[in-house]
Amino acid sequence: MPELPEVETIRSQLAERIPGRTIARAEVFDEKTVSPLEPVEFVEAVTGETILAVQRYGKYLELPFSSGKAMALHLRMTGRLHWRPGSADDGTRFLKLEFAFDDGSSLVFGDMRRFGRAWLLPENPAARREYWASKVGAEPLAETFTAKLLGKLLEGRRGPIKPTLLNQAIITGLGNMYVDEALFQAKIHPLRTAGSLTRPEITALHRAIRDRLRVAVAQGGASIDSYRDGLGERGSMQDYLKVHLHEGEACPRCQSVIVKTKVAQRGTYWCPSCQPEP
DNA sequence: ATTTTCCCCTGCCGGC
DNA sequence: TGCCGGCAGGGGAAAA
Repeated sequence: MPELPEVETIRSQLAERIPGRTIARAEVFDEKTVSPLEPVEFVEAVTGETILAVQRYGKYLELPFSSGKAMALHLRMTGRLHWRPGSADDGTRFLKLEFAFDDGSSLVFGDMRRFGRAWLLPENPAARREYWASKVGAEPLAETFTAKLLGKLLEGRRGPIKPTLLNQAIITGLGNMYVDEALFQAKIHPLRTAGSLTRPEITALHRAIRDRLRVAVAQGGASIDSYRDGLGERGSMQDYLKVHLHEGEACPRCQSVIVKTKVAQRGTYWCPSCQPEP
């Protein structure tokens, strides 16, 4: 499932390739992908636009156009966004959108489960900033994301730490997989009350979140399911996961058996020895 | 205000 | 072998 490292991998690959290109032709193959806009409205809005950059806000992508307009995309569970040097007709499954550039290359958006979306953003810069501010919280890889800030964000929160970390309005970009990995590395049980973490625990969690995300970006994301990068290739972070999907296996730190439970309706992997019950 | 539940969607997997 | 229920989890709306 695409989380911050997966979306960042796609962003950086696309950022090297599509800025400066103009959308000569756009096609919508599934109207749900651009809902509530009508496909014809969406196509009309993006056709002829030149892409300025590829930006990421949490798990969202923004493609600002030189006209001042901008498009946003979210892959949700199974979405894929691939750049192709030639025509898109190369067997991409579950094709939802196609953007054909004026130089013959193309950007295709595929999604097996129809959760992914593309939509248009406010043209006014202030309104657009306001829009993103309402969607996403602190960026965990930003320089401004310090242990002190993390402590402040968790302060007074009565919910368990895992769903708190999954709340995109607080910290943006973490999903089920990297929360499990970060909590394991920081030796914190997923059901600990968020506001109850001690100062050393907050420091450890801050370090763990950034470390796991950085390693995952360096590995090009985790292809545990349908994820592929911006060029259609697999990532390798799945080989470096320590607890996620490792139920019944030995903890790499203490050899205890990794367990899987349900926390906030999410499958949760943790080490009962390294991450003691609250 | 914050936290929890439900929903969407379809490939996959285990059980019978 | 084949059918089928349950699972997976992103975000957002709705409910608590």
